[in-house]
Amino acid sequence: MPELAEVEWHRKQWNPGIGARVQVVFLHARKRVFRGTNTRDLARRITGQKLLDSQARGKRMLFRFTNSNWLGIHLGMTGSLRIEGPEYAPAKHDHLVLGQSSRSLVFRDARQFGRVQFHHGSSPPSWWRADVPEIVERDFNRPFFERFLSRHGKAPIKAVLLMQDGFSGIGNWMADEILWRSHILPAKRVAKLTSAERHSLFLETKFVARHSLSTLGHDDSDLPKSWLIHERWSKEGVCPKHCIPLRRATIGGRTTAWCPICQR
DNA sequence: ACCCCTGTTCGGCG
DNA sequence: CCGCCGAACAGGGG
Repeated sequence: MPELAEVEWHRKQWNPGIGARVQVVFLHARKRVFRGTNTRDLARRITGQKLLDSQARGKRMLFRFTNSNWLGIHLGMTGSLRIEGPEYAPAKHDHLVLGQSSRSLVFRDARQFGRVQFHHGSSPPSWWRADVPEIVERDFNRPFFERFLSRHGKAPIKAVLLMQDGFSGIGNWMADEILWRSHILPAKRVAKLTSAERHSLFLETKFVARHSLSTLGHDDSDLPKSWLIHERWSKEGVCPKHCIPLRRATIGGRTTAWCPICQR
């Protein structure tokens, strides 16, 4: 599920727990989502602490607790955050449950491409890097964008849009949406893009990110009917503009859909 | 049964 | 050394 705006939606699911104490921590310590994380430390230190606030950066989230405790969460492919009632008994894929007196904060992830990290310290963890600009912020600007593209001239543009170091929070469907709106073939090598194409790509990247953040709920149903996303999964998917079948291929390691008329 | 998958990392190779 | 690409991770759903 999770790209930029969906991540933001999931982050807010835990908001009801802000200001409340975590009374008990359930986790499946040997699960892959905890790779590299000291789960004993996590459970011991988070227990008894209040959730203070949270933030999202690209596809990552950071939850802050009292007494200098931090929880990082990445949703991977199938992760989700939700609220259950107090004393909720974790189901099979509920790898982390923070039990509060009035509710439980649940992290579920069937495929476990997601990740939970823990940090204890007065300042934010080192893995919470701040050096990649958010797409919707001022510092994601033309110079940054051009510099990043120039470093990946040989890669297909689709693959570059998926690189989190440059396009923070962009995932598979957003990349296809951006390329469709920009009239650029996904397989086109970055060095071959014209300056007009790069200009368009920059504007559409901002547009898709902004518009998604302002409208998106937990799935794509709130996005405009005219967007490509509603067509890209079904075999019969057509270009919203030309009503002709979409082309499909694996580019940058991901299934990619595009319109042969819009994009050439 | 078989094939697909909104993500990231790692090893191989050019 | 740089950077691209496919495989691997793990499980559910069509």
